[in-house]
Amino acid sequence: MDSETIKQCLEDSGLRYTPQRYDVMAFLMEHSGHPTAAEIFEAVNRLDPRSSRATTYNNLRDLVQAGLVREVAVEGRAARFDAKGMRHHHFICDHCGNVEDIDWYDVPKPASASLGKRILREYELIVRGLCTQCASQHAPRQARKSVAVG
Amino acid sequence: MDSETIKQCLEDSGLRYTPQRYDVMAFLMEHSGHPTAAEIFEAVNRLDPRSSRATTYNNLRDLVQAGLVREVAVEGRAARFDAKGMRHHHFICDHCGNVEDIDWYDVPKPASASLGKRILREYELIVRGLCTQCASQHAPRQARKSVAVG
DNA sequence: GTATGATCTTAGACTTAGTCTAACGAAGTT
DNA sequence: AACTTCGTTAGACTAAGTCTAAGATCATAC
Repeated sequence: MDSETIKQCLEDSGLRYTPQRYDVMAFLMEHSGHPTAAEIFEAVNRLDPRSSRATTYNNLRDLVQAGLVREVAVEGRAARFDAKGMRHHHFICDHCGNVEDIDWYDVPKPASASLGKRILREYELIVRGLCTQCASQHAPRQARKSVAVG
Repeated sequence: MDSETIKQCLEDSGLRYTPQRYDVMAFLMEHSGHPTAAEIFEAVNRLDPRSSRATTYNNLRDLVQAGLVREVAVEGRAARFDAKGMRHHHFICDHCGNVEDIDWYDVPKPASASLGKRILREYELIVRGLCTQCASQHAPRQARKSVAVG
């Protein structure tokens, strides 16, 4: 993904192109690991220390509002972000809180009767359990209390 | 739902019965509106001012761990809780952040190929859009910038 | 029935995540 | 060049939640 394309994306969404905004967007496109705002802020400033914390948060909000970025809330942890590339569902690890993509597949839409007068915008599946890493550490057989949630 | 049943639930899950814990659980069973921790704390103490903030949070965590209560994270807002009664999906309002139940219906499980070595515990649908209240205020035609997100 | 240890509760300090403010800077417009 | 709008900045602030150390309560053993 080249910088022209990103610039185009931003401008098509009515957002002025700025180096800080570009950096956030570029980082998200290159890192599909659902980083937190703090991680994005750090990473972006490590390469090019020109962005303040507030700007990172502002830009993330702008990008989410413009529909270029998705925010994923995780119970008891900081929100995570990803560039909206291919549509996908999300897997959240009970143990480490990491968010991973699950290949998209169609799920039936809620019946309009159960929606009532609500206006539907989108829906996605949230899958929970243990990620590959945590699953291998947590061999379920030997899970002892004192070890289980270290 | 009588107090004996709640007591039973707690003890079956290895949690000692205490008035504070009971209050939290009872409140959640009577209020299906997905309150936040702060709301639960306030409500419980309004009736019977015997519980501290820390205790409310501790008890919520215990109840979630015991599987009696579900925690729902919402982007940019406080977490919300509900007693795990009938299984259901969740609707989250983009505008006011309220969480509502959507009648349960089966959705196909992710293919084991796309799960890889992850261990699946549960999955649910998150539906987003505008709740009935906000939909009626937000008549899409007249949505002006200064009014839209008041 | 009282000593003991485990569990639970408390108030308030603390941490973390995120927002707000007021001043400054850069880009587009006339 | 002057104006206006939008974006950025540092740091103060807020909200949500956790931690700590001390005390209360319960279960069990004696």
